Amino acid sequence: MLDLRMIRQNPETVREGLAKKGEDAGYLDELLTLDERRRSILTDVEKLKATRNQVSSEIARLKREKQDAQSLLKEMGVVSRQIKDFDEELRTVEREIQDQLLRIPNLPHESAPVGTSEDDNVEIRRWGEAPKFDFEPLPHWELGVNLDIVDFERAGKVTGSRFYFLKGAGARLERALINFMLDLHTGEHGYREIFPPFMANQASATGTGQLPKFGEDMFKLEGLDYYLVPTAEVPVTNLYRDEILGMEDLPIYHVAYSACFRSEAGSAGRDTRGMVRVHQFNKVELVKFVLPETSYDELEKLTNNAETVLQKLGLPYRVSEICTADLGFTAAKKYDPEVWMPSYGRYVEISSCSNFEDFQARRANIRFRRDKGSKPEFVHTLNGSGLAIGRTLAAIMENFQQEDGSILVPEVLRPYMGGVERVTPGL
RNA sequence: GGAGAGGUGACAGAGCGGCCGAAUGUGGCGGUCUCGAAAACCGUUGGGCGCGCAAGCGUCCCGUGGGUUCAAAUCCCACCCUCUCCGCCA
Repeated sequence: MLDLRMIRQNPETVREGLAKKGEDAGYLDELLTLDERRRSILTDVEKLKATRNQVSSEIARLKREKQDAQSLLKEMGVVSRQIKDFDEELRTVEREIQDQLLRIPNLPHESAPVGTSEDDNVEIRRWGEAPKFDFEPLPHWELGVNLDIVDFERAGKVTGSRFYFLKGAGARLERALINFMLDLHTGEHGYREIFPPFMANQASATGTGQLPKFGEDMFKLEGLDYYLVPTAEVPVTNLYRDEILGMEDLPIYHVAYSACFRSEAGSAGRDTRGMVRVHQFNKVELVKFVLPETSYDELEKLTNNAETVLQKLGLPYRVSEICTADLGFTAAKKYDPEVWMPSYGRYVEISSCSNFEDFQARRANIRFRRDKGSKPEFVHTLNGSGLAIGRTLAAIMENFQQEDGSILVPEVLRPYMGGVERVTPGL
């Protein structure tokens, strides 16, 4: 959420920022009109309330002294009705303002490359070499089925499309990846592990920006105020909703494993095969709460933390700096580490590292206090996948496949696999 | 799911419909005392919004949202959460 006072003071800056995101900011005029209306009502009604408070204590005094207060009572009846009318209008106006504010995207950071579509994202670095195969490599959905470690067909029967079972060594690899990543981020990168609820309520989903605009992307439980989390970002960021943190608390680094549930509304027909785009996947997520002045350094570090996972696994990747048009609703700045996926013949997003500045903090009301006695300020929040497990597994299968259809297990995972070096049929 | 109790400031804990943004205690901060510390004593100690260059003024906030009233932490309604007992259960 943007600061209404900031919008009021710099409407042009806001307009320009939104334009860079490809957002038609025509609604700003209406918003500013509502804002003026609100402040005008506020002035009037508060004046009336001041009168009411004053006269009410006068009435109290008269009653105490057993004197007649009839005329004042009558007078206040009128004032009271006026207040009620104003308050009602005020409520309506404020609801409308809030509604609009919650639908305005974050402004891009000045360093984000300006662009009009994802084609304008900028590759800023590349690591590792795409493997050269002297045989015909298979896509992971064929490799997995051949080895009997992934089962899409039965998942279709048991649940539906865009789900899969992992079996045997496939299931174990998934678990190994989760543990490896959690151990790496807690052990070497200084994150504290969180195991969050996999459902969150409406206030939380609003805090991180999924609601009100993107409710269609989430699964909602029927008759309950619960959403299946689309990412651990939701529960973990909302850990500190409506709290004021102390300087000694910051920065906070959390790493959380969660299953992620996405309806993938509107993506029918895309990536229909394989494990790349599914309704449920596992992810290890990094979340940071930091001082505003440090958040861009923190973003670089966060991105590096995600890249370290890929490097340790030996997976070739590149990092894209996301352009203004592709930043999405909440981010001011974003880097996407993308893994090489042989079956796609291109790099595929496997993480997404964002600085939201105070956009989420303002929605979720997460603040900190610099010194005793100073005003609370909003923290900056960041997050990034570290990494998406399902896509990592797919990338491992494809990049490390052997001519005989087996898959080499990256060395760092072997301790988590009971020493297994290669996935072969029957494991 | 059934029965009951309760949600007040950083915490603990009072609070007759008007004198309550709220007693008191603890903690925090500043000070006195002390070589220093402890103790004791004194003072101080929330957030949002609006107006204002500022000092400041006003207003709202006692789980949340409505309502009654000239006036609500205090009365009414709905919802949420916590605790105890019973039932069920991984």
